[in-house]
Amino acid sequence: MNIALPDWSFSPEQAIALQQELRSQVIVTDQLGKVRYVAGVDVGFEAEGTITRAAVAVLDVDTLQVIDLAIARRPTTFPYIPGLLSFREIPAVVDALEKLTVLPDLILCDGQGTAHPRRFGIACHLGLIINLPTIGVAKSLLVGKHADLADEKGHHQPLIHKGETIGVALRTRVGTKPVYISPGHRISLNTAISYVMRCTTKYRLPETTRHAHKLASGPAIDAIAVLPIPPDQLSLF
DNA sequence: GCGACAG
DNA sequence: ATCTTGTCGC
Repeated sequence: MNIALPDWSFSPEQAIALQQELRSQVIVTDQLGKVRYVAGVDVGFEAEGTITRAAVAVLDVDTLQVIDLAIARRPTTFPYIPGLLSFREIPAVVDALEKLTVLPDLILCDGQGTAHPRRFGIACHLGLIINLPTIGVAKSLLVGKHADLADEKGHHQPLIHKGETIGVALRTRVGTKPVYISPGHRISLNTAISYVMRCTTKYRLPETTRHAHKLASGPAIDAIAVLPIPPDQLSLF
């Protein structure tokens, strides 16, 4: 995967303008092939926020076993501004994706997809840049509201904003707060919910996200421990 | 003008 | 996000 990021020196005003310009390119219908590998991406910060650390974990969608991992660091250049998260995190995320040996067929992002004031959360932005299906999986609400949901795993309620369904509040585990799911790119809301449930076992967050989170926020390891040999490369050994 | 506000 | 002690529950 060879991604060429455009100049990334945006002012908040320019960032908002770019979101308005790119939002029409987001595809919220299923345009994905057979999904064999699903990835989770997450970002953490070091040195008082001056360094951004992105991590990606690629899992086999059937066994949920880790197939590949990657980490990337780069200086933080954009502040945290609600609604403009992608401008702060995407450069490091793309760096991490470039290091992967096994590319995913679908990516679960930490943050919103279309459940965003301008319908262009980080999952949408990343999906457009790398042209891969993405889903937004957020731990808290940015915009919109929803009815109370039953305390039963898998139950969900539509997330409404300005009369529009922008995602869902999904109970991935009994007794915990729901997670907020919305399409990022090249996937429908229903299919997104299905894949999030498929990647979720006994915890609130999907396994993909959990693995990525450990790498993004855990000890600052530089080398990754031995991994199982990817099926794609078995023949090479 | 006053709150709300992904990570 | 990050910092950071104790506490509740399986």
